[in-house]
Amino acid sequence: MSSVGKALELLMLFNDAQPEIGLSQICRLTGKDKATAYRYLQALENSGLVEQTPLTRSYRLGPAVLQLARIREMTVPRKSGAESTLRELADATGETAHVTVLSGTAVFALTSCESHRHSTRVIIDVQTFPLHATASGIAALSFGPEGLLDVAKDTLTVFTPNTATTMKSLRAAIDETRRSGFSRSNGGFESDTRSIAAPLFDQSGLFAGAVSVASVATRFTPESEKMIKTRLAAASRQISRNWGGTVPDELERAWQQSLTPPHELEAAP
Amino acid sequence: MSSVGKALELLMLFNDAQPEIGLSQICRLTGKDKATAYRYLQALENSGLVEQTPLTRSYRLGPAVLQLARIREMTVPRKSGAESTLRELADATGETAHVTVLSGTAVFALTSCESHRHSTRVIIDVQTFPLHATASGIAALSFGPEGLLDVAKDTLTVFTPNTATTMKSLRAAIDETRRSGFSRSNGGFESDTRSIAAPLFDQSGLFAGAVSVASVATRFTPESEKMIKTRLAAASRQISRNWGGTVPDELERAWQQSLTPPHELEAAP
DNA sequence: AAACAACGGTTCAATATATGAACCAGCCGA
DNA sequence: TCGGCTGGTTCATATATTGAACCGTTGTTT
Repeated sequence: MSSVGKALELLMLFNDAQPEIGLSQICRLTGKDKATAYRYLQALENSGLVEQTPLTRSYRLGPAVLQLARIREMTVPRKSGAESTLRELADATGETAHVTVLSGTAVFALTSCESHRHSTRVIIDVQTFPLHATASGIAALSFGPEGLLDVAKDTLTVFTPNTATTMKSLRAAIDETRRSGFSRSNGGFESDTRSIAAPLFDQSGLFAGAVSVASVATRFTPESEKMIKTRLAAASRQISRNWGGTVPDELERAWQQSLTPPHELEAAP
Repeated sequence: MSSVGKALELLMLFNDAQPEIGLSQICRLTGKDKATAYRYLQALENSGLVEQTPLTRSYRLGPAVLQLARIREMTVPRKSGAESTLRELADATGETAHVTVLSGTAVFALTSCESHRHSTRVIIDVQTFPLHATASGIAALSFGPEGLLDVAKDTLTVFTPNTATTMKSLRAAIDETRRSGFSRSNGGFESDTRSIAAPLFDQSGLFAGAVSVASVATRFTPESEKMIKTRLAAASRQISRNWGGTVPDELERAWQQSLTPPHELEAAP
């Protein structure tokens, strides 16, 4: 890996649980040498991406990331284009809702929204969603660019006893997703969590991300599933429109079929 | 410069005017080799800091910057702690107000707010404020850490015919700022612009940034200057409090003196 | 108070890594 | 068809990165 890549790994160490990190701690987390980590941090600090707290001398993200975020938002106002819909989705379903975006071959968390209805909620605090183990990731594999499955093949990490790690089961999940229009993860990433996702499309007409609802497993019933899927389809249409895209007709048909109960199918001509 | 630093320079190329840049354009802007720039962009893309638009193959800031910004805001909610005050300041003065933060030896723009009162406004679209040529920069030199003047000495860029570029004039400006508690720039960075700034302090008790009002020169009168200074002092107190700091007593005294008209001084014992 | 450990930061020889000229392939307009 | 532009790739050269050992400081333990 290039030294640039290694330096950028340091940036990704900062998260909600650990927003300020000392030099030694950074060395421990990355396995890097102290001098190397120090030089990286110097470079990052020179560009304002990190800064040192004057008192503790530990490092935290710097003000430049705010600048960059503002420009990113101006360039691709996807986050703002998804937030209101996501709020409605979380309120309507009573669960935690996520929007992810595909960038290159990785699925990034864009924004999330928790419902206040239940005291138990699903809280997922990651920046990249594994392709093979999350509903959003499987949506990307099912509706995204071709080469994505090869990328997933190389990183079939086991997260829980339920994680599907064979290519056969993964292909089956993709087939089912393409058929029904919804992808799912039954505790394959976080135990006791059931997620359903629908794909999102942008102005290029291609898969751009996914919207998902993560439900606590004990609350998950056939009734809630159908309600969630209905809301997800609506949310997908709305966010895709905000992003300049539309839901493909074939996906609309897939949704319609999988949301129509069998007895109504028989009644139809 | 380290390769990490050079890679991060690429990041800073993206701005409002040019949010998407092609590989060749990046090479032109930086003078770097095509292969080098390409490898840097690959590294930046792998971490999600930039992404490629699928259609034009040009590069833009990626979704990871949003993640980082969220964590930064959570860690140091300075921007949010300054925004409401800045809005009031802009409304009260009828001018454009800025808040800058000192990170290392650079003064970064944190947020700004325009007034809608006049059709002509000062719009400053930079990410770093020069130490020697802006009111915010001179505030940093006057109230910030010791070594800052040495940094400024090395980069006395000329921006307008009014830019003060001698160390003598710069020292005079610093002395006057320490005496009055307000720094100023009379068109030294942008022509026809008069700026006044007051320092900000955070939980460390040290200088943390500045709040400034940029006025169109033709509107600038002794009356408006006094009003602006009064508002600036109030804004500085409020933002410093939001950041966990307080305005030092000696600065309060300096403000009080420079806001008291001479005839009242004579009347006092 | 002395000893100790952990911290951030610095140095310098060894070497792994970045570099860029040249090259390829695809696209567009003339 | 040509020429110029684009994004992307290769490989010998040489430069920038690396990490063990070091220093000074801080705060804790004996």
